[in-house]
Amino acid sequence: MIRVLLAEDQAMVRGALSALLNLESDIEVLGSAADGEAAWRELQRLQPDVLVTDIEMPGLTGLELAQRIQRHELPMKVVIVTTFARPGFLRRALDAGVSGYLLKDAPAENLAEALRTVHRGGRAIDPQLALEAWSDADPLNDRERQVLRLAGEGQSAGDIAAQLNLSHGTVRNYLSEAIGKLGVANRIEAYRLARQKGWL
Amino acid sequence: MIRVLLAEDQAMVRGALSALLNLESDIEVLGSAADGEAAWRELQRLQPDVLVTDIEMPGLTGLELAQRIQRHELPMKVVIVTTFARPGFLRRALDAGVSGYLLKDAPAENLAEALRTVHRGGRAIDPQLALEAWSDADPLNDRERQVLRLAGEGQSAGDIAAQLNLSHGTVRNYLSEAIGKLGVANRIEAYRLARQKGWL
DNA sequence: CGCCGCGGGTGACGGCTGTCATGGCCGGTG
DNA sequence: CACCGGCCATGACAGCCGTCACCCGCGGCG
Repeated sequence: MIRVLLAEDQAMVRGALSALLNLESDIEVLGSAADGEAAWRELQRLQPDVLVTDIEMPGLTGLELAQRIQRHELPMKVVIVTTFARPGFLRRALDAGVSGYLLKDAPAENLAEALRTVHRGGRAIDPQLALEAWSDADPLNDRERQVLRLAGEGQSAGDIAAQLNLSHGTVRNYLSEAIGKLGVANRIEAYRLARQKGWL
Repeated sequence: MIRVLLAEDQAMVRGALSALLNLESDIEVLGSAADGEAAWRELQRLQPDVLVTDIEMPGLTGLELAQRIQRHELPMKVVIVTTFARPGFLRRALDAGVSGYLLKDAPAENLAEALRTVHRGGRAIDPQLALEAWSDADPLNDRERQVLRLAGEGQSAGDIAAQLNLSHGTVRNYLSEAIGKLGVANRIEAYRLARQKGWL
């Protein structure tokens, strides 16, 4: 029997996935959580074999949750189930020691199968995403990421400078470098590209 | 027996919702489709009582699908199930004659209950969203929407002008008006706000 | 008819952006 | 020690952005 905890913020999807997994005779859904912090509490209480988690959740993300499990050396596997086919996300997930990374685009049957594979000690990584993950690395450094994130919210160089205690010229230099590294024409495109790649 | 067709692009969610609905003894899932065009074909073949559809799908969106059903006066109810709590979306959905509009944030049990309500001839609209929908209307006109959409992709006034056969000054005027109407500081914030409200 | 409102355009102004060259200040490393 | 590379700053310049006042042409409408 594979004992599973489910973390997913959208209640309807959470309920539906739970129904789906409970159809399998060798899988038992112990419980579910609507955000990262709740999942962290439930996980210690229920001691599941496998945690199935989304990435984008309020408070603590699925990636941060996986990191925390790794740091505390808790004896359970983690499987990420997400909408986002972003190489950067998979990369961070693998760094956090997860055993599975599936896309919600994948057929529903894959999920139960992936849980069995992982429970046996194997890995279940979306194959085409695995290729991309190591192909192009994040070229941005911390400052560039930081500045780009704020620029993407519509803030001007001056606003950003004030927030980070930098000069407004320096902020523009960082933005210029990020734009150059990403090979795009302006901050908006740079933000979109970096976001899509999972680098923010 | 309520005969249902399911349209949802994410395979895993589609399978999970299908499993969820099939647990109900008075509901039968006739089939499912991964995009709007496929749903349109299946819907004519299977003649379901209710179509349950997502909004964001490749090709034809759920909103466009609902409009098409309305135009052809097909004898079926439509229930939208979506991630997006955007007043503008609900508004357009109601204009397209849908009977239900649920958020994926809502508890899973709501879905079956909503289907029963709708099948009985009632409406199932997310209550707090219904309030917002009529509170603030979209202040943008067609041109402003068009220009803002392109600006949000990182295109310059010149690029946009070329695409729409306008002068580059006119594009800037439209952007300026949109920024003013939305009460924000620049095109990036204008785009984000309009998008969040469901006006794009 | 005159008069509006609306879609589109022009030109000018100040401020912001993106680029580049240059320089100072560390903290390694040979 | 000298040297380099990362980090931060400055200043200059061209070009783009956001705003405003004003213009034209056209369809409706009293």
